[in-house]
Amino acid sequence: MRNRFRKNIIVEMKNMNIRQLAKELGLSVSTVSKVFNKSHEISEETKKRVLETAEKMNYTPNPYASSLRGRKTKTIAVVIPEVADSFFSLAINGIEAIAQDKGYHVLIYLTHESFQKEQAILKDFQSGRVDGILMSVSRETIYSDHIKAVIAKEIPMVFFDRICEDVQTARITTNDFECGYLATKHLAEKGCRNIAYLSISSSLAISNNRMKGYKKALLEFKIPFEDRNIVDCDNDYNDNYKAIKNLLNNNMRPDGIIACVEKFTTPIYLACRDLNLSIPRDVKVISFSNLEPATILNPSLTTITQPAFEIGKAAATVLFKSFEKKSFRLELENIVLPSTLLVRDSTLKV
Amino acid sequence: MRNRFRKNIIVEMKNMNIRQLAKELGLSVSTVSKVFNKSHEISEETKKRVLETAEKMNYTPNPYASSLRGRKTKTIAVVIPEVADSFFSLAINGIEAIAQDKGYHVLIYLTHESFQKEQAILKDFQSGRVDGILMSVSRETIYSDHIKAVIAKEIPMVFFDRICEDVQTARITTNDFECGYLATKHLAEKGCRNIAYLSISSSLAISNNRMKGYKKALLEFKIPFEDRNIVDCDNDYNDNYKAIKNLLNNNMRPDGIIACVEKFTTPIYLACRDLNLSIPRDVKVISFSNLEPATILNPSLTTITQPAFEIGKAAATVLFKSFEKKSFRLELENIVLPSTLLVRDSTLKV
DNA sequence: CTGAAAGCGCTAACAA
DNA sequence: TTGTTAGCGCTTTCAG
Repeated sequence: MRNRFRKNIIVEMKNMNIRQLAKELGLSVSTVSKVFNKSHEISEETKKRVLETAEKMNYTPNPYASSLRGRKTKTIAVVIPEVADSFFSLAINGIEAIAQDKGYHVLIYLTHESFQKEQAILKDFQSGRVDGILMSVSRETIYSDHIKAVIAKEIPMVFFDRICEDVQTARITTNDFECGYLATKHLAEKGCRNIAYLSISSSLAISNNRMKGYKKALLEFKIPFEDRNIVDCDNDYNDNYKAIKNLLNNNMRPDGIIACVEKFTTPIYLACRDLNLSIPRDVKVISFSNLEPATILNPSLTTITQPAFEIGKAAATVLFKSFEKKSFRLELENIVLPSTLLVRDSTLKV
Repeated sequence: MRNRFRKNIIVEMKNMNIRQLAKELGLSVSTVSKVFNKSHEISEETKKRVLETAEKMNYTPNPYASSLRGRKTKTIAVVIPEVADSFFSLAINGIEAIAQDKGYHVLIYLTHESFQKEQAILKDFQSGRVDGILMSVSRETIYSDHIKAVIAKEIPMVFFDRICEDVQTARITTNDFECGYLATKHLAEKGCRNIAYLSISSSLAISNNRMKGYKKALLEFKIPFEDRNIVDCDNDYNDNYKAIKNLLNNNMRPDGIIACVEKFTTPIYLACRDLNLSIPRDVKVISFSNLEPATILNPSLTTITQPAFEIGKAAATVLFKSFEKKSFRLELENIVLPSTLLVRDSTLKV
């Protein structure tokens, strides 16, 4: 205890804390604290003096110490299946824009479409690490106990894009059903009569809603629904490539393909190339995608493009609203931002 | 104080803490704490009992309280210019893989290429929010005081891809000089004699090193260096498009283009289309890029592809090593992971 | 307007 | 093997 003072001097630039700063200023700890919390009970003069000295001594309040007392971490979590996907990376942009503006910090967690990882990640949130959660569930997520447990702890949560249907909380999505319908209708109008749908998961609402729209359009155009035309893809690039090649290397092969997510685009194009099938002459292709280079593909790709950035922003905005008003009812928030059909050459009528 | 007990019972499932759990178990807090810290001085039986009750009562230790005592946050920061770029999103994958494995949490910060934002973000790290930092500097970063301040506080930092030359700390990069050389040589061998280089910043080592390689190859092939062939792009899509169009809409127009980063690809292709220039006949194109669909572009794109995932992994690995060994000398780490030239149709000799 | 002191949830000496 | 206790750095009544 005797040489504590010396030690503090030696490392003062490194381990400054509020007590040291207060001592330096000849003020009490609470006065200094109030300055940093913008309290109105401190004189302008003192405020200025404190801030200047803090700057000089390179002092920044320890956020974890304040969160311990104040019970708010100023941190949110974003849980997504994948980051190397333009939908999710654009959504992160939107989230980060809002978070930075509000002075919040963003923890990122990737499930890689694994339910088990998702569980482990959510489990940790029980600890009070974050004030809220933005989440897009994995393709494997069927049970929701891990999500409900987090909500039971009253940690606000907002789903974006991929929701979990049996959890009642805010949902920011796009008009999946309608887009599935529009995509299919578009292909039908271009002359397709044998349309395949590449699903990312049979349990994901996003994928199923798009498929329901697909079925509705089939009905409308009196195109019979065929089981062989629904391909449940998985999470491995090579498996998907093979499944697609299989679908196309067949005398019943489709004359139109709808890809439910962007990552199927490359394997579709490559499979067509390898099988000597021409897009759009032999097969027309449309993909849900936010890929910027869609327009310079060979041929350019018709897409259903989601407002990814806006979805991220909306999700974050709703979450922050729930922080501001304790009475805010997250489960009543259900925002649907429409996607856009961008017609390009991959669905050209030939 | 009188009704505190009652209150605790009511919300016990929500605000469990170690004290409550200890009371429930008839044990002391320290015993419980030791169980969670895998101390060997606790009997198997007690351990089991504690863990089971914790599970039942939904207790998870508050990480910020432990970090306050233990002075480690189990959190790292990743500071990057942009996430909607396949190099950075793949690097994040690599970082996250290591972090998840080590039980660390990843805070993400985007500078959007703004020096000012970068400063503000780093300033916050003075607070002890993170145990370490992985960083790729913005295109605007010339001064490094904000970075040095963080290092002065002894917060370990590792640069990946975009380093800051006057800061001595670990660097994980790719062989930029060599790749600039290889790209240029490749174009020259395909017959180009008027090669443009699209730079992302005149102050970034990454961009300058690639350019130095470019110059070396020019010299080797006796191609005169022309100022008009260096285009300093900026951060706005439309500006870049215009600059590229300008470069090409000119009787001195280049017969080869090297794009220093992936995001120039789309504007190059579109400018060529708009000017009725054929790739590769009129202009050959090569881009530093990790874009998966490079292979299905029209024409397919020749790329210098960086080991993005491995760079992320290596950066995180080095950072964690410095956590484990206090004596670890970060400034001696200088890992160079080589990129690959992938020849495709955009540089075909015609 | 400023200060004293209790305590946020946890860990780590040190005692028992 | 388990328990007591003093903080980690900060905020927040409450008193002055």
